[in-house]
Amino acid sequence: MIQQKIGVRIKELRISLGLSQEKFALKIGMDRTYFASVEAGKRNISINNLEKIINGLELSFSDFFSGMED
Amino acid sequence: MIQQKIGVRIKELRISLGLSQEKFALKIGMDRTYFASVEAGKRNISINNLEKIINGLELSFSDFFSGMED
DNA sequence: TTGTGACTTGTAGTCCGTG
DNA sequence: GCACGGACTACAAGTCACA
Repeated sequence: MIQQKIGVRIKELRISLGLSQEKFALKIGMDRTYFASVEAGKRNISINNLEKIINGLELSFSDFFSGMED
Repeated sequence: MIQQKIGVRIKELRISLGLSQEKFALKIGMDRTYFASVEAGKRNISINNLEKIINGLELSFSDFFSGMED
């Protein structure tokens, strides 16, 4: 399931930035509990919200997905 | 807006496969009119539906986004 | 063959908490 | 700092008639 792989990828990148879920969610203007469920792979996120996250991780879509484990 | 860039990218790839919107939508099990609106960049598509489309285009997420114009 | 407006239903997404 | 839940509201999913 793609949403789970995305969650894993987001988590590893957020941690590498040294930010908590809460701080990161705040930074990108997203609800803390919703962001947590995305990271847990439980949400079928929309592309606009995924863009918010990827921007917050300071990556391009291409880089985000090219580094994703399959 | 990311959804518009995605629509453009999908359209160019679908055409390169030589398929109509209808045939492609049928192939991936998606409603034709819904697919048309995604191609037109009018829908904030979810990651699971985008996955269906990208699979139908026979590409990886990475390749899909690496070829996207910005 | 494709574009679009209108509509209903399911779930994305928000906000309040808890251990 | 994180996982989880309840109760909401907003919006994506999915379908149709018609151009």
